[in-house]
Amino acid sequence: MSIVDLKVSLQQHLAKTLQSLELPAESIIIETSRSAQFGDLSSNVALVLAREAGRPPLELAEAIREQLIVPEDTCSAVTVSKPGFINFSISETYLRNQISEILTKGEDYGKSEAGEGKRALVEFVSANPTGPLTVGHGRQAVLGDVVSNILELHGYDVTREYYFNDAGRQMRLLGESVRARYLELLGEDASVPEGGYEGSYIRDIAEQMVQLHGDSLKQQDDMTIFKQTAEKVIFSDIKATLAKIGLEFDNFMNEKTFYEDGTIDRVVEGLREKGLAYDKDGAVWFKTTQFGKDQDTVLIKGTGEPTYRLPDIAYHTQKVARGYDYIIDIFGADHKDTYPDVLSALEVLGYGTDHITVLIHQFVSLKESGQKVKMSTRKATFVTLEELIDRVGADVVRYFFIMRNMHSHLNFDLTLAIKESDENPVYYLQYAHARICNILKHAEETTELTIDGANHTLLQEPSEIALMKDMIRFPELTETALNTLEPQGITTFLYGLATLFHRFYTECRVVTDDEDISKARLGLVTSVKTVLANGLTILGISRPERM
RNA sequence: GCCCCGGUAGCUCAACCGGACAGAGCAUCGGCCUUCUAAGCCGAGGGUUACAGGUUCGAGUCCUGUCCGGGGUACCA
Repeated sequence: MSIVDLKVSLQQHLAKTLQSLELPAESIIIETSRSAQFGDLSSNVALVLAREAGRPPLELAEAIREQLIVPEDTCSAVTVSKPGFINFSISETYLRNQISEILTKGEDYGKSEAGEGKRALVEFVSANPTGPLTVGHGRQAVLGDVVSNILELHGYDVTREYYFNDAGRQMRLLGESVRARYLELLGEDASVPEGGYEGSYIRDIAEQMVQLHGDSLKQQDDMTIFKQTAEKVIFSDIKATLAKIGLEFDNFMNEKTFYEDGTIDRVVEGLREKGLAYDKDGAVWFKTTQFGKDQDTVLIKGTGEPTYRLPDIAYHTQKVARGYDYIIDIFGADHKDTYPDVLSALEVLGYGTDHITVLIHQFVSLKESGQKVKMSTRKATFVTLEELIDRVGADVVRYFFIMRNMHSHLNFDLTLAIKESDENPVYYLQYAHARICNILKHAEETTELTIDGANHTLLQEPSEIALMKDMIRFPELTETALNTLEPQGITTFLYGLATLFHRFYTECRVVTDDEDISKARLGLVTSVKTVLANGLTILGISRPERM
């Protein structure tokens, strides 16, 4: 029985007791105790129900405790404390069984079948191919990948999807910028257009084109070749960067598809039929005021060119039509105001949106030596993700981005990140894993000991008990991660587990002359290694066997 | 102006549907390597959780207002 099941079981026992006391048994909360003096698990039911019961919380808690029957193989003691908490102590039998359970399950420990047979789509990064990925994109890349890992852990069949737009104004500007550099290289008088792209990579692309085509494109006024070459080069660069942090997309969806297959037209027609799209001032508008917005929104500009919102809607109708059980969109804070329009349109057009979850993360603000830098792809004032990975390594980058809450702004000081990469917390986790591997190696090389038939009752030291009590929380954390889609809890947990391991390591020697204790500790240490490894796998961070 | 997210130790961040004394790392100071890895361990100092009210047994967490930072409010993406 995992800790999750144990809590459910305690809830049920509490519910029975409450019923016998003629009290409502809904919403009973069992939480992990903050401090050992309050047992391992605790419930606040008595505090919550005191008013209704017309009795002081402490007295009610005591009454509940007297009536409560808990299975002895899981709970060794039930106590009542201060304001009226009911505290449960986990039995040693239960802890011991958990070690065996972890060892048996191995890499399956922490998994569930919540998403078995279900398909999920996670859309993220989705940066247009106008320049290299920046540190800002890195946050979303890592977040999306870890969210996908969490879904996979619970049995979902996950598709990682990258959506890009190569038909709009930005891509046209990109083409023009490349053409300008191309002409420049040929000694012509040309300059990057207003609002165009100024990064040095544009010149690199232009150089490639000179090598490939010579001056044969000099008279070329059609931007297509410049645009297409730029897109190709930049995309291969983007994919290479993503590969460096261990991220591979299953699908790249192109906006163009939705023009070609008529989805765009169908969306506009559909909205017109519902009376939610209309013509004004030469443009086509979406009546977003119907959904509580201050203003209506333009779908197709006077120039005949759609705004990005229209293909976005079209893309999402197609996403829903593909029949996924769970759709997750990950956007930066700049989309906060636009995705509700997409969802409104979907509903109007008869597509369900209940299975769509939108995760919005705040931006990364970049600092260099304490100075704030405004990131802009166009102005080329950005630090590329690739540069960062090359400087500090993929594991540090991944950890750096997921140890923070996605709703908080992330202050990223590049100078500091490079300087501090040597003491990055990720090494602390990996070091715990490597240390365990080393112990196991040592045991294998110098003894005949195995973990078979180990007697885990011998694990009595406080640092051993603390370690066991902490590691068994893992399944609960992976479950929470699935519900919240926030990877951070796993990061925090792993850090705490590593701390308890390091403490254990300094206090207890694993391989000693006492074979029984050695076997028991080898079992303990192996189970800790399993939990650390499983957690790091979710985060996409490597699990070094030596450091 | 209006809408959304945030404000926690000097710095970067935690804190499980509201719970018990707000925790780590870095930085500062002091200890610990003849024994499986010192990328480690132990200890000290450091806080009116931006501010003011409110809700209740209990608020960093929920509500209202103010201040500060970021984002949105484009026929830009």
